[in-house]
Amino acid sequence: MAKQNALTSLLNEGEIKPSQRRSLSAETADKLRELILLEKLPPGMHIPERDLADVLGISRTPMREALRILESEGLVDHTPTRRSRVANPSPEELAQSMKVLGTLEALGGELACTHASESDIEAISALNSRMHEQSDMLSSIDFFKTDMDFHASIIAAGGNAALVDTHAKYNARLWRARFLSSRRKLGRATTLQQHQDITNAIRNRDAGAAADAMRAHIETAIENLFIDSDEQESFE
Amino acid sequence: MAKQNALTSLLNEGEIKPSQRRSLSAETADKLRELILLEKLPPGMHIPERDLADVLGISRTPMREALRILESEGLVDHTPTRRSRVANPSPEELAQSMKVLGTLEALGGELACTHASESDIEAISALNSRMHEQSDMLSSIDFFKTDMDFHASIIAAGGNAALVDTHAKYNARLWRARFLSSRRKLGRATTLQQHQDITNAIRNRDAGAAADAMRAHIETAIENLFIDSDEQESFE
DNA sequence: TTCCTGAATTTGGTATACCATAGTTCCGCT
DNA sequence: AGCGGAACTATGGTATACCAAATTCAGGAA
Repeated sequence: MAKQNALTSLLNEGEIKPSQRRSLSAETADKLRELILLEKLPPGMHIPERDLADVLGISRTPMREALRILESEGLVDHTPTRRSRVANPSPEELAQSMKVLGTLEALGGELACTHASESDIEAISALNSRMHEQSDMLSSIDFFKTDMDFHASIIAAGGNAALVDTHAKYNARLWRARFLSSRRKLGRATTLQQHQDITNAIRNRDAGAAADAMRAHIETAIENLFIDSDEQESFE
Repeated sequence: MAKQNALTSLLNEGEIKPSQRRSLSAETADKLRELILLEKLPPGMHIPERDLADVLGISRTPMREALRILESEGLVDHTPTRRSRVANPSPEELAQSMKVLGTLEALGGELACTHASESDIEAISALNSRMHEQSDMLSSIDFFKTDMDFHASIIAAGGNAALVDTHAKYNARLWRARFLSSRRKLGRATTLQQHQDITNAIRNRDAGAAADAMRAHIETAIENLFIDSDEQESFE
């Protein structure tokens, strides 16, 4: 197929770095993830791999692999008869995942205290400061992204590859729910205070305090989750 | 709505078998997992998917999917150029995964205290008793399997699907290392005592104690891991 | 109309073919 | 003999074809 040639050369032209070549599957997983988070693919929707592959101009093989990736992240699940669909977790299920995420983050905070370099801590602190200073200016999405970066940088500072990996998966799974929760600005002051507590604990390298602060922070997020789900109307 | 009647009765009739049809990919993943754990596929070995698929008499497609599954479990990884190989984690990496596992199990113990049914607790208790009574009789592998069942039943009793899932993956990843550690019988008495502590805490539904006991248990396992890795010789 | 039945269609699972790049071998030049 | 590079091979990524199970749909009997 001539299309393949064109695509390949396009990729080669666009990317100066051949060593960084990404596969169509990964590319597609990214696209699908975005489509799901933006609700272009709404929760519960069936995903016929053939059709969706056609729409994206790829074959079923990479589409299947992409679906596998999203499935491992919990963004896609399948019926008993294997038909894929966009995950539509109940608030209870989300809370369960959040519970695990909270545990993972508590460990991350703990590890960060013993393992983080000074510059790691500076980076964490900088993200914390940014959120405080720009709380009023940043759009929902930017505020939220900074929030996510803050958490991720703490986990990364722990230096535990397995934790980083698993944390990233839970983050992907919960991204949308947390974003919806965040945009309502419920207790943004509380959020900022908790971030400050976390930052302080890590600065002091007080592992116990950091773990507790992380846990408490996610616990609050779980509560907000349920508050939101009651009044799910006022949508953009 | 009334239309459902016929469908329901059909389902009830066919209920004999909940459609246990497994895919070749899953089947293959199981086979590979066993081959890896038995070291028929030794750590670090390259896995050319074509060749291995031929050996097993299947095509590359399900083989690739199986490799993806094992990769998500951490039993397989790949070189920068995408060649699959059997994972060969360093003791440090194993310890990192164990650290996460310990955190997950601590959460599991906690959840079990609040969520387990009485019969869940009986099942856990029974496995604990079995290990105590048959400690001297059971072969390494049987003792170990009971050990794994004990842990899994606690996690399951927590009723958190996400936790069960993630725990299972970490278990798969660490199965071999833990088995090697277990077979050396280092501090089997300690193991049994810790299991007893865990069981007691859950019986008393003391969440904090259960979490601590689980964490301590895995902490011990991490230590044994390092002891083992020093004298890795007496094999098979 | 309601419900069953079976044909037509959809859909996921598997096999196979082809391509591009990574990895190897080996030859010719210095 | 040592080195560089040109063929050659191995290997993973992608596309396509085919099949069996699942789902849908239409027609007919009660």
